[in-house]
Amino acid sequence: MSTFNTLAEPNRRKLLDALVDGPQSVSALVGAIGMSQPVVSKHLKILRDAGLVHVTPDGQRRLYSVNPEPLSELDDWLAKYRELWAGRLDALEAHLHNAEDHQGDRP
Amino acid sequence: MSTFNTLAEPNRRKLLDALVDGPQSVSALVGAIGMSQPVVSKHLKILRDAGLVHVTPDGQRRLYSVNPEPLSELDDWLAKYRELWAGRLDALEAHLHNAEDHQGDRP
DNA sequence: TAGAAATATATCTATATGGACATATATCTG
DNA sequence: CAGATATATGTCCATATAGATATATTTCTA
Repeated sequence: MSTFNTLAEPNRRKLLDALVDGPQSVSALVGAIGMSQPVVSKHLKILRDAGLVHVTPDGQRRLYSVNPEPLSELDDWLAKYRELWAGRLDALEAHLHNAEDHQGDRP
Repeated sequence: MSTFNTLAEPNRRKLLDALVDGPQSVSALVGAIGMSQPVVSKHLKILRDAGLVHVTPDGQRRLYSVNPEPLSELDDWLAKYRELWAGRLDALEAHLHNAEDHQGDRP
């Protein structure tokens, strides 16, 4: 799973985080992240190749958005280990319910 | 989160996978993974430093086991993105229920 | 059509890291 | 205590990659 490799870079995770609330142009991302435009474009290419983002041309801009598919696969990978910290599937669901009011609680 | 960095290496994920069903000695892991002992020990050290495994001395052996705490944090990180592919929290719970009979179904 | 604006790409360098190999350390057994 | 066994560590090399810088490409606008 190259998803891990791609997400290993902190700035790429920042880029994803900046996209979680909706599509953004490259220059918006440059402003949000505080890196040079070429570096941002380079990271965006890597995110693209990993299928983690999706591009929509909009005139001379490119609107990037999160493509959640690889993240879903990451979630599936995690499934193997969930019972190790949640004990039971039920406990996980309880945890998810608590996540509705976003508190940093650990069972 | 250095967890991503640590898990970016495929052989380290193999090591974790080999530990999911219970503790294993280094030599058992060497046999399971098919890498040289020094390389396995090196990867185990990285997994240890990332807090992903735990060691219990057992005579001249070391028994390694998964420490799920960082994986739980990874799960929390994923939470931000879940609704992007699950749409609703309820949909996620349904997915988890389906995971009880381990099928590779995607909604 | 000639810039200007937005984005992508190419090149270079420094650094991080995986694996091979040699060796050190610790523990067990005769 | 002397080997044998299990594991860890150190060194070296090849490779991957992040960022800086320069430049190319595309699209908009006067």
